[in-house]
Amino acid sequence: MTVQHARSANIYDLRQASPTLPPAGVRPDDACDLFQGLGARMSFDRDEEIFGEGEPADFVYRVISGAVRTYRVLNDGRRQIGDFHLAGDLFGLEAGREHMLSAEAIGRCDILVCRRSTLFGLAARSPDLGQALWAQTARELERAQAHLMLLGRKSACERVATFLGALAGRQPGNREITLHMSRQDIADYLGLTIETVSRTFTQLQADGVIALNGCRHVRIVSIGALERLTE
Amino acid sequence: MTVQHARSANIYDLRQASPTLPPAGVRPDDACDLFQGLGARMSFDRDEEIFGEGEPADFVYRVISGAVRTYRVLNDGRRQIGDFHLAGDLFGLEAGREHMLSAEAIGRCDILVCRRSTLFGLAARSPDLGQALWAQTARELERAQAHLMLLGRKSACERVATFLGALAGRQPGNREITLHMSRQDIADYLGLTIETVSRTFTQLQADGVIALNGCRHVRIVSIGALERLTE
DNA sequence: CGTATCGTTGAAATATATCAATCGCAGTGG
DNA sequence: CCACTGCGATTGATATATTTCAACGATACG
Repeated sequence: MTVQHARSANIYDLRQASPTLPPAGVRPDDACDLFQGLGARMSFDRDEEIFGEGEPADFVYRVISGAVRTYRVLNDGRRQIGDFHLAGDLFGLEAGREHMLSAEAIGRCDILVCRRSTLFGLAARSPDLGQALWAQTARELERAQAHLMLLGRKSACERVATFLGALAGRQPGNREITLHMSRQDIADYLGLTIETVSRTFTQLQADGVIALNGCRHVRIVSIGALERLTE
Repeated sequence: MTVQHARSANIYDLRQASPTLPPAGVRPDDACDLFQGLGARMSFDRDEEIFGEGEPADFVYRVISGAVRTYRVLNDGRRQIGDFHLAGDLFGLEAGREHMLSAEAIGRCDILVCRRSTLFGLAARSPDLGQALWAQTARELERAQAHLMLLGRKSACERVATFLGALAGRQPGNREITLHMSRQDIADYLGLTIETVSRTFTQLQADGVIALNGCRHVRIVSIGALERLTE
C-alpha cells in the first residue's frame, strides 16, 4: 500500500456516491463544499485488505479508481459480499466505533482516505454535514434492502439480470459493462456459485440478451429483455 | 385504526430500539430525554397497513405492543420481509422523503407515532439528536447486513437457528420464545417456504434443540446446540 | 359443532450445488 | 515466436437441498 497527499481531491462529493439511487431527502451538495482538499490518496493492490470487520472505523474512504468489495465471512469460509464500490463511491462510513464488514481492493486501486473524527467534529457543528453523513448511511441501507429481496426471493437468472442492470444503470446510455470483479466475487455477491453465474451468463448470451467479449466485458443487447428478467 | 394521544409516552427512548446489537458510537440517551411526551398512540388490526413503500415518510413509529413487519413485494407477489419490529422498536425512520418498504401490523398492536418534521427540525439544532437518528439508521443497516449473510449463504437449518437465536437474544436468559408471526411471515423473512420452515422446526425438535408448545411457542432446550447450528 | 385458516407431513419435481474435466487466456521463459 | 504454465472461466454429469404439489391434521372461531 502506498500513500500520498492529494490536497486537490474532494472526498466528500457525495453526489456521486450512489448514482443508481433516487435522490435522498437531504441535499449533501452544500455540505460537500466544506470538504475541498480533505483526505490522503492511497493505493491498494489486488486482494489487499483496506480494513477488517471489527476494526476501529477511524477512516472514511472514497474510490478514485478501481473497485472495492465489502464482505463478511462465516467460520467455514462462506463469504457474502455486501456491496461493490466503484469510482466515486464512498465506503467505510460508520455511525458506530467499528467496521461492520471487511473491505478489500478487487484490483489495484486508488482510494482517498479521510479521518472520521474530522468529519464527526465538523458534523457536530454543521447540521448540513450531519444530514449528509446520515443520507450516505441511508443510501447504503436502501441498497442493502434491495439486495435482501434479491437474495431471499429471486432466481439465479433474475439475480444476474438485476446485477447487470444495476451496473448498466450506473453509466446511463452505456450498454457496455466492464466487470471489475471475478466470477467468484459475483457469485458471493449474488448468493450463488461460480458455476451457476457462469452458466447464467452463457444462457443470457444464448438468449440474445447480452454479448460477452471476454469474461470481463458485457454488452447489453436487449435492455428490454434484461429488465423483463429482472422481475 | 384508532388514535389517541399519549402525552406520557416517549417515542424516543432509543436505548431499547435494537437490544440485540452492540452499542453504537453515539449515546442517544441524552437526546432521548428531549422527547418526553411526543407522539400519538394508534392501534392497528391484524394485517393492517401502517405505511406503504413509496409513500411520503412523514412519520416515525415505535412499537408499544404487538409486532410489525416491514417488507417489499415483487410484481408476481413474492415477498421479502426486511425485519420484524417488536415492542420497543423504532421503525419507519427515513433520511429520504419516501418509505423504502411497506409496514403492516402482524397482529393487533399499539404504535406510537411522531411527526418526522418535528424530529428533523430539532435535529437541525441538536447534534445529539442528529447523531441518535443516524445511529438508528446505522443499526438498521447492521441488521440488514447480517441478514444478507443469512439469505445469501446459510442453509435452511442455519437460517431458522439464527432466527430463533436472535429472538432469544432479545430476552436474555429467556429460553421461552413467543412467535408473534405466522410460518408464512417467518418463511418470507428467511427466504424459504412455509413447508421448509415447518420441517426445520420439526427437525430441531426431533434433535432435542428446541421444544414446541403449540406452533407459536418455542422453548430452547439446548442453547449450545442452537448456537452451533447458527454457524 | 361445523367451518375456515394455519400448520404439518409426504411424495415428486426442480433449481442450484457439487464434483470433475476441459478450455482459454495471460504471463513467462526458452 | 512459440511451447509451457497457471489460474480463472466454462461445460458436463451427478447429487442434493429446497420447492412444489397434495393431503391431512390441528387449532381457533362463530
